[in-house]
Amino acid sequence: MTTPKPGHPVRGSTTGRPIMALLDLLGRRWTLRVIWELRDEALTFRALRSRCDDVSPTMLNRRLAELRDAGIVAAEGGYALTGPGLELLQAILPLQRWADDWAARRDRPAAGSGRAP
Amino acid sequence: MTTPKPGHPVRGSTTGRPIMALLDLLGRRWTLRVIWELRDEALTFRALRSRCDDVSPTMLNRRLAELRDAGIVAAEGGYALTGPGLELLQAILPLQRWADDWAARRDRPAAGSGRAP
DNA sequence: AGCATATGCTACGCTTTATGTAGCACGTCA
DNA sequence: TGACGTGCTACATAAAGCGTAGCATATGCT
Repeated sequence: MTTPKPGHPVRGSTTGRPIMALLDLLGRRWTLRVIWELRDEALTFRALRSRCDDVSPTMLNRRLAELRDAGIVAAEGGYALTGPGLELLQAILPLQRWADDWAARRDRPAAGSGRAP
Repeated sequence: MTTPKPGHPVRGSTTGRPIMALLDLLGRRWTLRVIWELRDEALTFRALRSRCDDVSPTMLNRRLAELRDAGIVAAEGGYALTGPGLELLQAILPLQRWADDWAARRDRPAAGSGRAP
């Protein structure tokens, strides 16, 4: 499969709008996870694989190729986020907070954040 | 397929950590896109479908079920983001800016943000 | 009433994507 | 030499996604 690129049609959008290319890229399995696992250190292929619950090397390699292609990840003595990759990470980090709130909300529901009936 | 939930094992992680459930949920095709398309107005099923480049109704319905299940989307006279859904959107909105920078970077590469050769 | 149109949604057959296991070629260090 | 770790690929199987068709209900019009 091809790596989504801004300025080109992608799966689900022919406009070439950059955001569509990005949503296509991030909406692939393991992509978000890989970025997440690289959040605070470079990892070798196998270390990364084990952090990602032993994803098949086929997939990991494909995702890494896409992420390198997009300039999000670099492979210089292990895999690490690039400058732009770190910027992208900034948008992903708050998800942890949201997820924790999500879990709390499920434990004691209907507590303010839900919609009124 | 089942909707990922915090506190339960999900695809690619058995720990039940909320962030893993969220990354599983968002890493499915069309999920990010649906949230994105609902960013500033409620849409009917068919309107949403047409915004998503005529995604198959099978998929849209499945994703909507997952998003409703997760409390991100509500279906009251069309589909719309809930309170938590809007909070989640806040993490996704900056992606547009990132994507635009991405596109600009590709137009004139090696301009500071790339890695040095 | 009769008819057109719009809605949300499901069935079903086919294609694309992901998974799991095995293993290769290379490098390092004893 | 041989035991290990590395990044990566092949290939068969399973899962997810896709496209088209169409149903049941609701609303509005004449």
